Amino acid sequence: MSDTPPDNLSALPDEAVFFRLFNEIGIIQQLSTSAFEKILPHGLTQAQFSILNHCVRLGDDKTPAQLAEAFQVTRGTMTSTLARLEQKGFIRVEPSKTDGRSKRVFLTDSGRMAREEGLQKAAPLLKRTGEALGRREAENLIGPLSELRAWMDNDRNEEG
Amino acid sequence: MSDTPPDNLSALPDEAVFFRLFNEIGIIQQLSTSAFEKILPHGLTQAQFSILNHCVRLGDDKTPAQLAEAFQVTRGTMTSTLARLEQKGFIRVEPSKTDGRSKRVFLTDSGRMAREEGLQKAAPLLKRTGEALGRREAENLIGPLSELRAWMDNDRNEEG
DNA sequence: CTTGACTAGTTTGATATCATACTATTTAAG
DNA sequence: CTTAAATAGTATGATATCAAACTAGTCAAG
Repeated sequence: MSDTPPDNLSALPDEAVFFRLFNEIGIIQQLSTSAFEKILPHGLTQAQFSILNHCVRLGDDKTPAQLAEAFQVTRGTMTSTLARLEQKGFIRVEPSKTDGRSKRVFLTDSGRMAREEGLQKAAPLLKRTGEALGRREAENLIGPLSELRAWMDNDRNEEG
Repeated sequence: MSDTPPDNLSALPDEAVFFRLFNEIGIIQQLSTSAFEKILPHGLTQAQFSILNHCVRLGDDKTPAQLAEAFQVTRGTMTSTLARLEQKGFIRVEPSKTDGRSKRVFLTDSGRMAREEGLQKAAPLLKRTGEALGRREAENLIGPLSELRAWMDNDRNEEG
């Protein structure tokens, strides 16, 4: 969601500046999702790939609720995306042995390979982006964005 | 879409840094959309409100294709969102008088009021965010983000 | 025990989004 | 003129997302 808005920041009232900030963020998100999904293999969506990636990096044997928490989506959303990953054979979902309500998510070999493949396909895009934006610049952005994210997450829970 | 990833930026390879950047952006977008839609009146979504806002700021009497371009969504997406706005009585969509293929989008009085109301409802959220992040910080983010957005937009068209 | 509150996961219905395929109109090339 | 290419808008089917309602299991308080 963007708007290509006018460009005299200092002149704008506070609300407009933050509106603008969220606009930029919105469209970057849109463009990045779109760019990734064009190159990801096996018709993987960004949501699906992110789950595979998460499980490789931080370990599998997680509950759907834990994954939903990690990605800050509802459990319903996670149910849906996990079903698609399972259908593609990239994860197994088993009932928990210790809690009758709960399930456990495991990567399959196929899932690990798909993630590896996805990383390789994504590399050129990330490389191009890196050359355009610059690593320093990226690092400078991550700090404040991370703070903003944390604040918003907190604000959501307070105001909810 | 986030991941709450580890936190030693300097140690990470380039790909991981950009991955992380897109992760942060993704989740902020998710949180901001969610926060806005909780407070917007008349069940307006962010997409719908953004269109009203755009038409107030930059004028109505636009074609759906122009709006799709401005927001960088497909014409199909715009068709759908305009239909919902029209159903709510916030816009009128009329056939163009000079081009038989084309249509024109106009704000209704009701639409202008809904936008005004939305702005007022959103103000406290933007104010809180402003106090948390700081206007200076926001301005510092907008520059690089805007460049990144422009680059990605261009890259998409080249690689398409 | 039994009951009530909490937690895990699913389902449903809505919206936004994309890609793709389609219709209708306009425009440019011969 | 006629025809081919480009453009505007729509339709369809998929996915992600949310909120809200629902089922089923767990756990703590009596």
